[in-house]
Amino acid sequence: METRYMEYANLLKQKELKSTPQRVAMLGILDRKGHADIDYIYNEIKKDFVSISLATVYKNVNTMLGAGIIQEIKVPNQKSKYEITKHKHSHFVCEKCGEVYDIDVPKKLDVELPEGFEPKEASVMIMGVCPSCK
Amino acid sequence: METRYMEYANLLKQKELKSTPQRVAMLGILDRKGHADIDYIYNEIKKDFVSISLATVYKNVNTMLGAGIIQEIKVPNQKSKYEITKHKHSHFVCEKCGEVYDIDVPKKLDVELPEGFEPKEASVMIMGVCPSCK
DNA sequence: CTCTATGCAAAAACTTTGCAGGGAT
DNA sequence: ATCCCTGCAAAGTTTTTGCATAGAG
Repeated sequence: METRYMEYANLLKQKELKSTPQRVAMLGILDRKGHADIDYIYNEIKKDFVSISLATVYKNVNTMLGAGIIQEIKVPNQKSKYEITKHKHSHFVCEKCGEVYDIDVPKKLDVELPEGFEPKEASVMIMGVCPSCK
Repeated sequence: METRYMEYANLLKQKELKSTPQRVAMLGILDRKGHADIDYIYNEIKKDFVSISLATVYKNVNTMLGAGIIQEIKVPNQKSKYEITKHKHSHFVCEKCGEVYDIDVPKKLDVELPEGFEPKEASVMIMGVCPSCK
């Protein structure tokens, strides 16, 4: 849909990055899939950009990571996945199919840190079995 | 110390793995350092086993991971680190120096999962600044 | 028009594999 | 004696880089 296209374009421009069709397509793929690894993005985008280079996908992932437009999720037993940066949330990872699901962080988790540790960010990851795999 | 050496040897035997000097040394390095990546292990162990192969380090890491003797910690912005498997705990990662610290999980964190999701394991990672970097 | 992004190819970085000899049980 | 482990070299994977051309602002 056109609206979405504009959203991605503006998102890029806000971060002082050029809005290219390839980047917009990558964001579209991430938005639709939720969480995707490099190979997924590459295979999807090839459907529309037949001659796109894997190097371009890597470069854009790194560029958009640097700009904070997307984020990396390091998942146990699989390659890193990427998602569009959104409000703070946690992840549920299915240990059967590898799918990643967003879950809401319930509340500030009260962790007792030793003296001198200054927390900035907390992330919770829950491993388990998802509905489709049960 | 001999005691430690025996511990590692027994640990390996319990898991039906052969106790070799290289493996024992790797466990010693992990025990002393707490959390180390492949390169750290390799560089440390080379001090005692001058001709050890990087391939052996990889093989042993994978073997001991498979046996559950050690665990992989996927850290943001750096290579995976490994630690000897111990009681359940969480990690604090310093975003300045990259050091990983063990912290105690305070209590069962009550996360509300949607219908059909079956949680098995939860892990908490806190990013921030450690005492030495402040 | 200027400067960044793309595509391609090559290089670098990282990890695994195959095999012969050595070592643990 | 058997079978696993080690070290070496080679192969496989994954990611980055350099450069010429194309494209965005």
